[in-house]
Amino acid sequence: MGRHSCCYKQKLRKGLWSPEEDEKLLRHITQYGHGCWSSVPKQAGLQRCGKSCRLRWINYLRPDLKRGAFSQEEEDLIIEFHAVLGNKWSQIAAQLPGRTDNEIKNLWNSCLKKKLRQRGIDPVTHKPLSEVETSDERDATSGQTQDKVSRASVELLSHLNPQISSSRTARSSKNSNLMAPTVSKGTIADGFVSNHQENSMMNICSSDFVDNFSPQQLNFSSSDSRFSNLWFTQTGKLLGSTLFPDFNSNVMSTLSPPSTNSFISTATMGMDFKPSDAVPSANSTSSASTGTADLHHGGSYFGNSLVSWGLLADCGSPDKEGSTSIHPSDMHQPGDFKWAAEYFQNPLFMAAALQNQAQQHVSLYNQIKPETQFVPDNSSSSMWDHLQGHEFLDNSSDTCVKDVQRLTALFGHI
DNA sequence: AAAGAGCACAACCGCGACTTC
DNA sequence: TGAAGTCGCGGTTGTGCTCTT
Repeated sequence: MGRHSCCYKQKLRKGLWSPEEDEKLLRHITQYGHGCWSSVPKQAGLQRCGKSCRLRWINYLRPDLKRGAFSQEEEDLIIEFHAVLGNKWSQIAAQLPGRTDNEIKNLWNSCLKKKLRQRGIDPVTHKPLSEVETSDERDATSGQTQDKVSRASVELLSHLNPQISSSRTARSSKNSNLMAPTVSKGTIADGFVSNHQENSMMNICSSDFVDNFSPQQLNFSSSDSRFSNLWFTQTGKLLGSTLFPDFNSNVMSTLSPPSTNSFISTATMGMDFKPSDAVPSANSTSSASTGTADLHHGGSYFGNSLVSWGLLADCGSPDKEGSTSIHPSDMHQPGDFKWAAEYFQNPLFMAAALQNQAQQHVSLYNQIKPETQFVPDNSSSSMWDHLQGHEFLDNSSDTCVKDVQRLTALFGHI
């Protein structure tokens, strides 16, 4: 394997792209989509390898790319995400619409690392430099201090969502829809969710609520797009829905007090931050201290990691760009799920991604692939609109059962 | 004014994972 | 089942601009 075979071929241009090449590539992809990257240069009349074309498109030509300098809020977010994800640039980039992994990586290496050091923070561990130096002395023999925290964090996150365990694995989602339902198969719960934690989830879900949901009843599978957005515990209890943020925020927030020992329930409570509570407007990002929740997990992985739920919630401001809806029944093909899967691969941030960024991506998706517009299905739009409305789920736990039954009916309807 | 150091950014490289045949 | 092809990630290098001496 290794190096792409096309790279060995002669007569392929390398180096900077000319405006003519850019135009050719842009025109080709706008018209036909990229399809198989290795065939793009030939079809577009370019003397480049497919990899080069792909990179140029992703890092420079994509129409949704933001231009210009990073804002202070973006920089803060990158630092916070880096503390959790480490050098997983593509995952960090997925949380910052319009920014590429390459761009973020360059910013980090050229600027943010320095800024952190100036603030007395080690850019690798995100701990105070003095503390790191001390631990380095202790750990001098192993040489394993580097990236320990971030790797541990990723490992923890990988338990939450198997897609994060390997970005390679996550990429396989292009043919397998969202992987969330694998939770029910024990992937997340295995060895991670303690009885206490699962009890917390049981608290989250009232007994009636749980009783009304079993995997058998729902008969969901990862190949069934209608149910691929529901999150379940190992025993089939419903944790939430990535397609219905209101379902998460309303159901979850009303049923469980925060559990200081349960990462999942803490994270879930994070969803309880509503944009309207945390920030004054959709576009003005709150300060990093607004609505922060210390994701402390037994004094280990997240001891030093502050994730600003206020910021995340801000990203999740609903209806920021109108009322475009994605109808689940419109998402027939695995490819249709690709963008969404990449967005929702991180359960910590999926709520934020859902409420706002997904809508941006619908717009983008429609720009790029106008032939496959997401158009609300008229036949069920009233149900869908109703679902989107806050009246669909009220804040009473007693009505959750009814809400779930209505949700079930809706799925059946769809 | 010129040289070179520093910097930011774009692009390339090597690799692992996955898919296809 | 394994080789070949493909994709995409993270690390590294190249290039051009700006600043400093």
